[in-house]
Amino acid sequence: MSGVTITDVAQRVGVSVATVSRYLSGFNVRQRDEIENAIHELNYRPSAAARNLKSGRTGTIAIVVPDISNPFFAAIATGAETVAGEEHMVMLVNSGAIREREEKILGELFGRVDGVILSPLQEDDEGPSFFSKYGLPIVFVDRITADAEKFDSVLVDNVKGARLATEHLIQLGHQKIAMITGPLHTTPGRLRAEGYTSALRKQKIALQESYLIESDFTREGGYASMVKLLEDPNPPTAVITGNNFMSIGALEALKEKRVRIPDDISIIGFDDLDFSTLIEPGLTAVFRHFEAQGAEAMRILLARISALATNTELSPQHSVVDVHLIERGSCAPPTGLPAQSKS
Amino acid sequence: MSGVTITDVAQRVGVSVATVSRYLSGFNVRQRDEIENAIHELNYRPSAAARNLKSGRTGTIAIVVPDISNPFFAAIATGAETVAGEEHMVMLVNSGAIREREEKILGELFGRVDGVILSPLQEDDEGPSFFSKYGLPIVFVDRITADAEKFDSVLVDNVKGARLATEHLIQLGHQKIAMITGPLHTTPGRLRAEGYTSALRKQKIALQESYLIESDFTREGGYASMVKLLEDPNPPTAVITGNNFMSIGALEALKEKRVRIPDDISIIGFDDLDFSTLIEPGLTAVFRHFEAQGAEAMRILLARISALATNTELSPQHSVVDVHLIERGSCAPPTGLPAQSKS
DNA sequence: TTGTAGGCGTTATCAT
DNA sequence: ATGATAACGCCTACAA
Repeated sequence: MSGVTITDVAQRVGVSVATVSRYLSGFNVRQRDEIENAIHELNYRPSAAARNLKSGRTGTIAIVVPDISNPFFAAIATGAETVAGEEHMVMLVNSGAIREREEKILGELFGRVDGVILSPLQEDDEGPSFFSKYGLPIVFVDRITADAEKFDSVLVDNVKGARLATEHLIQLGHQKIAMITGPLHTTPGRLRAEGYTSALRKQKIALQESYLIESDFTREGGYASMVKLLEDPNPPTAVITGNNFMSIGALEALKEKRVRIPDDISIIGFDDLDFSTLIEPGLTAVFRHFEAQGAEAMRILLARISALATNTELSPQHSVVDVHLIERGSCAPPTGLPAQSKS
Repeated sequence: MSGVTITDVAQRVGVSVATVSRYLSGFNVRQRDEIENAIHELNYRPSAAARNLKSGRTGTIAIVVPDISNPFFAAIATGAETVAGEEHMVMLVNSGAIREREEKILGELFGRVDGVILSPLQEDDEGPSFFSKYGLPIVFVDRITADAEKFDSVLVDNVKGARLATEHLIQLGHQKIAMITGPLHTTPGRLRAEGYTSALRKQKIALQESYLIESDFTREGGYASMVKLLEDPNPPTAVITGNNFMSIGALEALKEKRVRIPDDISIIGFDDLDFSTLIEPGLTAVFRHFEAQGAEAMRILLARISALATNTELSPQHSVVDVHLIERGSCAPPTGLPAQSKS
């Protein structure tokens, strides 16, 4: 630390620390100019740590996400920032999809932030929600834990999104529809798979085991999954990818294998790609407003914080963000893959 | 806050706070089991604020960047994380390219972090570097301030990158080469323009004013700049875009105006796009290793922190990351734009 | 308006 | 091994 404290400033000017403190808080003080000078000359900066300790408030909100490099999570943060206002600084922390790290981070955050917006790594983990009992307001976003009904949350309508995609393909005439979803122990992984299977069921299309692939939300996972589907003895005529990264990976695989879109295979991505306009054909996608989700989470968190401060009762908020399908050029009626195009 | 403190735990067990504190620090204590139980039952969590205040250490590093949604800066953060180790939690804060926010953030960070990795908004601003005199170690990354020679920094070889791009185009036979760069008050904006002009100079190609466009590192800026170039009465046959977002915008403009790449115009991007493989033709680009830059910055910062702790002298480190050109399909010898293709 | 002093939750020093 | 206690830097009654 700097070493220079409020006491140094006070001594320099010849007043008490209280006076300096008052000046800092905007009160009217006789020697305000002298104090200001002293502060500049000494390079004095109030210690946030000491302030936090004294006030109990930190003016900071942390957003903890599994993958900081995913534009979706970055957008959550920027959305949250728009709502945070002057009172709160928001900082983004990466759990890197490692559970021990998430746990450690939450622990270290305690006493450092006024609240947390969290995208928990696993549904079957009480750690994060338990954490809120430690007195720290927490809002789940994009993902929840099993006991999340007792906590605030903002989810997207995953089931509807996957269903929209599936039904769109069915309406085009597809019967052999595959889905590359994320880990089933995550909320979006599970619910998107659910939307897919429920749509098939409703249309009386039997679910083929090999068409539902549980991957990992990464580009590499999307690539590998798509390769696997292409190698299927009875390959699908359409594929739904469970998130943006997996869409990219899947598209890479298709390009590499020279499978034409949508002639040979149709594809729909869950989540739009921000360069959709640059690829040919454009990717039909399930769209949700990223920033809106972050903004909503922050709104709920701030409400929760002030409820806590004023000791007001406030039942858990469960916000669900709507989705819709954006049609571009990546879907067409099925014509069948060139049989066994693999060597 | 939780309200439950170390005192509560101590009372519950019937020991002194000192004993509980010792247990927390890993010392051997007689009633360790009882203490552990009490901690669990009471949901006790040590307050980071109090610890910070007492120890002067926070175990936290902040990375402050102008645009959290730019994959480059996200990569800086993940790169830094790989080096941070167990001792330090890293958090990302978005200045949003707003100077007042950057200033406020730096102020609030004081006393909350052990060091800062910063991408400052403007070169002509002493605020950030001055900040380090407040006692907080700071490492500049990607951008520096005017007085930065006195501080640690990690830059990419911007001049070389822009020169490589320019020379590549010249070698292909281009004479009418344009550059869309970022704000000239930022380091990359300025130096990339410099590399471009110096390469032209060396090859005795006169710089045409209208070919050097100062834009703003955004997609919209890239788009608008490219449109402007296309509308030039004497349009360029090749364009270099100054960052990833502007590349996307420029490509959008070209696609929209049906200008063919590389037949009608050649284009090189500064910074690779992570979906380069998906667009046709692939974008020739100046490549630099994002994560390596973040990792290097963290390495230097940690060294600085420990030098400060041990009172060791350590002269400012200036690390420059190398770049190279990745050739894909977006460049070809000039054939001239279809004259005045604009309506 | 100003100063004094107690306390925020922890850790570290000193005895015991 | 344990307890009492003094800091850490700041804020805020309470007094003056």
